Amino acid sequence: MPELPEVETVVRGLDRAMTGKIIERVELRRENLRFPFPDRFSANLEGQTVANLSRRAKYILARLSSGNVLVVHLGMSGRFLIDAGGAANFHHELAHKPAHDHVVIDLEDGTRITYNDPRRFGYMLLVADAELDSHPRFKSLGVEPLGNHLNETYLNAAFRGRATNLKAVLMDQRIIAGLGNIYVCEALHLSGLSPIRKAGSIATKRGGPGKRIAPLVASIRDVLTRAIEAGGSSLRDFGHTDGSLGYFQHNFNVYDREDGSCVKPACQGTIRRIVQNGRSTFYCAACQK
DNA sequence: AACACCCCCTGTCGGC
DNA sequence: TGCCGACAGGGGGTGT
Repeated sequence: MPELPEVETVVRGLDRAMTGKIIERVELRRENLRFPFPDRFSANLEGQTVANLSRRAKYILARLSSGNVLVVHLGMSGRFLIDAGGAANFHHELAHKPAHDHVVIDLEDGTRITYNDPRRFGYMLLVADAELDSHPRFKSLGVEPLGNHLNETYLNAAFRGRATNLKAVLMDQRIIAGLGNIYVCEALHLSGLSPIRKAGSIATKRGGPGKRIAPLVASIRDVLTRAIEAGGSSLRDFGHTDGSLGYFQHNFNVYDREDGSCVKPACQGTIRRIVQNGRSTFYCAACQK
């Protein structure tokens, strides 16, 4: 489901509901999601105060008074639903199958937070705050695309000498962490770059960064920023923690628009769908070179 | 190291 | 109508 803008939207919803509150009870309705829950997972959450919510790449981080961090990855179909009333009162617009409610978190103030995940590609970890950066899931993560570490110099160096296509390199979380299939397709279209072009072909070997790098960096930042402002993109699964929907999907230029007309001014192209590394890529061959 | 491929799981949709 | 394959916003693991 979720790429960076969707995860950021979920984090903001969880922050409003959880920060400063005490976790009273955690019910696991199965023993695993993608991975088994850690030993004593519920016991290590219960009684803790939530210090703050944040995001790293596509991970949700909830820092606890114990010094541990609850780490959640939503996979493809993970959702959180928050009910301030405590009783089941889901009135959101997406189908909700209680059979896939795998974790129920009750806060001391009566708020109930339910984690629902039909495909169970999501998972939850509990990691000591001091060990987070060296944790196997985090130590190899690349830069945050909206942070200062993503810049032309960094990307030029990361692309230098690489024969891999731009689509795959931008999807690689070890280089930039947080992009996924939608926003890579959109950023490449915005910057006029072909997804099948070799990454190394827009990098310089020495001196300043290649001239096509700056538009790419700007496009990545632009599309992510606008998507966060729109509350993310709602396709099949993604909803906000209050059940409402994001609306950035209405702003897609290429994603899921096969056979549609290119929206770039003066471009007469048609959006094509191809498969790269087993994932769909949408692009306009007329204006993306 | 870098890259390609298969896998995990459930649901949905389109074609026949 | 039903069945069946393709595909879905994730990425881990393994082979070359």
